[in-house]
Amino acid sequence: MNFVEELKWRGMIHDIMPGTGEQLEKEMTTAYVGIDPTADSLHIGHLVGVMMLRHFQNAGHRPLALIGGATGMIGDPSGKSQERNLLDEKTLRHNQDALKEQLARFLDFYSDKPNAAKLVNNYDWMKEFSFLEFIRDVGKHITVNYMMAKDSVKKRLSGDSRDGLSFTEFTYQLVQGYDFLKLYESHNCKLQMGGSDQWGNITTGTELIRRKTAGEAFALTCPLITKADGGKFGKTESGNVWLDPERTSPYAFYQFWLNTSDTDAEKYIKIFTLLQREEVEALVAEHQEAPHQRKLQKRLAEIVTELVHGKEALETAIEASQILFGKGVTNTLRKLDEKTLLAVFDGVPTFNISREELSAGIGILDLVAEKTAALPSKGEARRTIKGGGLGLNKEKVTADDKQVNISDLLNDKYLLIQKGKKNYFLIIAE
RNA sequence: GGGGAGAUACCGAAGCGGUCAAACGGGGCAGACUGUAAAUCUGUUGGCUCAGCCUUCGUAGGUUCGAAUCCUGCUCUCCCCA
Repeated sequence: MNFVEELKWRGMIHDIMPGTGEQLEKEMTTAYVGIDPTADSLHIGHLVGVMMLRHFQNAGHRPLALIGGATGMIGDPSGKSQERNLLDEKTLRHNQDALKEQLARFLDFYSDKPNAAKLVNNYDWMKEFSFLEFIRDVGKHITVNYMMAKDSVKKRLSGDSRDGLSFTEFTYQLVQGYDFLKLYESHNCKLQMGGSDQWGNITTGTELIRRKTAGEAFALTCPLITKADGGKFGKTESGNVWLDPERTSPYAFYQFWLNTSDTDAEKYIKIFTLLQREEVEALVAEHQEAPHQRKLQKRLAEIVTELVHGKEALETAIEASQILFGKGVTNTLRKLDEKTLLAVFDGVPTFNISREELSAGIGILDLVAEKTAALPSKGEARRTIKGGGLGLNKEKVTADDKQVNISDLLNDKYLLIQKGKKNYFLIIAE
């Protein structure tokens, strides 16, 4: 199966420029995807583009990851993005290095194969580019009429939009188009890929290449990832889902995928895993047979978590999930050694309490509302207990005058507070 | 500049002298059910030393035994006229 067919059945093609498939059949081709270096970690929204590159490399072609050090400072008018912050160069380089490390989990950067991936940063060629040079060498090849015809621009010019379009934003497509031209010239890069919102920007690039060099370049976009319920993909109550384990623990990462809805899981497993068509179809069939087992979600979560965080972290995440959501696990919990316990509850909010205070015994209300921020007030705590919503070490708390002391400690050091089904708090006695 | 209406808890919105920590709806949180889902049903939704007490109805004063409710000043919002 060739690259285009591969993406097609995975539902990853929104738009593709005529001739793209032929170009890829003809020779080993180089393609790039742009990534904003606004943070020192990717989040799962980036993953679609990264997966496109992965499939691209699998198909024997050469992927480029373009860090948008320059473009990221401007802000794409098609996005809802407001003013971007200027990154200083030190931060930019730091982010770039961190991103490369994460990308290396998906792409082969370091082998000596001819299609090894490469990372480039448009800041490197934009920083010395003077305004005068830019408008002379780039601007004159593209008409304003052409630029105005883009949806991203049109939308902002139409009467009802709240703020005008700044000149800088207007220029964005030219700057991005120039990236493509630059990579075309320096790396023989003939294809740019991205989300469907990037189509207009990408075609400005192919147009620029055509007019300036008479060369031919191509575009391929994938649909915006959506959720069946209309929510934004990749967000949880606590914000973005990051690849960096410091920002999003492997457990939370695993849980994110596990909690996808049935319809989304079917879509996501095609996009975010490399499973072959037959495997996916078999899984989907199995899932429809017994939806409550959530085989799809589990497989999806396993594969992506392992890919991003490694086998060991995946196993801990699964173990943690079983402990947190399994039944009758008070004993299991008591038997856990400290290391496993801490790994399981990595990322759970923690609070400290002194041993002296605890050895004197402390009321559950004080513990939960005063010593920790698990619940905002004692009244709230009282109500939660009355409603059966509070757990201590996976045991339901039934009396609001319950005393907690040293003997309740797990591993002689920890207390596990549970509010509702999914909210845990770890108290450390020291 | 003139006239009118209004400001209530997370949001919307009742209340118009005591029985008001304030109806009702939404949202939030929790429980049951379930697949760590959806839908549904139930409870709860100011604080505390919790059968009681304390602070809240734009803001500052006043009337009254007693005010979210009446009076006055102030701030803000909306509408109409110029």
